[in-house]
Amino acid sequence: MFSTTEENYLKAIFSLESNLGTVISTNHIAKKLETKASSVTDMIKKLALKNLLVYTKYKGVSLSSQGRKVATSIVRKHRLWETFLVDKLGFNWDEVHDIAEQLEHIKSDKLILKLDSYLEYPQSDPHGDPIPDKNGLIRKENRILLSDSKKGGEYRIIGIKDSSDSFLQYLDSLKINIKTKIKIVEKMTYDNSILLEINGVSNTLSAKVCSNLFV
Amino acid sequence: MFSTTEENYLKAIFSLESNLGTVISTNHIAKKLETKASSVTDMIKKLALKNLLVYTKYKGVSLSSQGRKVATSIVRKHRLWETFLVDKLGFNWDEVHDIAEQLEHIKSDKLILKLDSYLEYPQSDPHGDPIPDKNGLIRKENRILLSDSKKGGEYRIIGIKDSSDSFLQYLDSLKINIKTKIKIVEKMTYDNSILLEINGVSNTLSAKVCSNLFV
DNA sequence: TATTAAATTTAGATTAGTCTAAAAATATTT
DNA sequence: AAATATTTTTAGACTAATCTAAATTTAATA
Repeated sequence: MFSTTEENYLKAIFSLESNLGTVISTNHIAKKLETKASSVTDMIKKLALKNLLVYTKYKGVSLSSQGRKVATSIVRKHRLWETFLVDKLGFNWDEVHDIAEQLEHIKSDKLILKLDSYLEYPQSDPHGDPIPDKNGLIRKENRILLSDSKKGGEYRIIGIKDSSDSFLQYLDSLKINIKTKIKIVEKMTYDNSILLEINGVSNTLSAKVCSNLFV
Repeated sequence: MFSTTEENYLKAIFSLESNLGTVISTNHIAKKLETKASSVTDMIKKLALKNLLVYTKYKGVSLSSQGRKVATSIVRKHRLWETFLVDKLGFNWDEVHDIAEQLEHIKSDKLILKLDSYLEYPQSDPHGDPIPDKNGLIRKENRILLSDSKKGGEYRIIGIKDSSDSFLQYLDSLKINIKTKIKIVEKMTYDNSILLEINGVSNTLSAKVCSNLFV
């Protein structure tokens, strides 16, 4: 059907569209995929020819509904596999990304159906990201950044914005996880750091950390 | 490390060596991999350069210990994944080959360690084939073909020689599985078919079937 | 608005893996 | 042992994906 490379381009463009909400430029894609702009031009021409995206020379691309369908199916597979790796095989949440990058390209619809059922139809992956359903529909999240939380409020961590290994490991060291309950004790206007209580223990999180956690 | 194609060549050569016990010719490999002899020549040159096999022009190849190590690790992965698909995801044994062909090339040592442990260190895959251990060691099987069984003997099916979908489906229809107990009632000298009892029910298996079942 | 800077595309080359057709080596048969 | 058949290798071409360097287009700035 589609090559691994094609799938990776579609996934990257989907992710960029979700984050930027605009037409996506050649350079955006090149940066995201750590490749050269000229390679991107070649590939988007090919994908446009297959009607997976709409491409206007010098103006960038946007996914067609077909392209979006392929992209979300890859995202779905990626997140289901991550869930499998953490929930069933006992991987830590900072170890699964690279393996899921490979597993997401395995071609078998039945496999994904069965995996989904085996995992009991999870709604989100180990980083709190929603898992698209069979039709590519992604549940709208009712979530805000921790940095936008209110003093005195009680929240639960439900998602991680920056899923880099180092950030995940840092969260581990703070004993912060998906589903961790927190209470906002004070919001420091000076440096936008937040004083909060985690499992009864007080702690201060920097502005940077707070803008990468969804509650 | 190695490309999927390289791994498939090594696996094919390993399988041929196991079955034939000889030096493997270019044509053997081409037939096995459904490719052209000229493609095989190119690839074996490349693998020889990497010291994965010993190649003498016009004379064929044999795996080096390094090459055998890679090959058995692929076989190990393939059989572990097949076990996972059948035991955990509930696939039928005739559905898993193609998916395992893809999964076997996923690169992560830790993944295989964890999968092995999750499956509780299985000794053989759903077709009764032994799963090589971490060091590539394959348990020697004490098995014979059903066609070499003795009249009156009681056996247990422990392996399938021809693992084609159609044969596996045929076995399903006969309710024959790995671990099925059978009793040899009569061996017909006329056509080498065997009259036997499966779960108390009498049945006749053709010579062809009997020479593709290990007991 | 003219000029410079940045982004994008094109042209041409490279690598991995494959193929066809021809050449060379080995095996088989008469 | 010579002739024929088969197997194997070589030579040259193709595709997918990538790259560099040059050309072109668009955007920014003086």
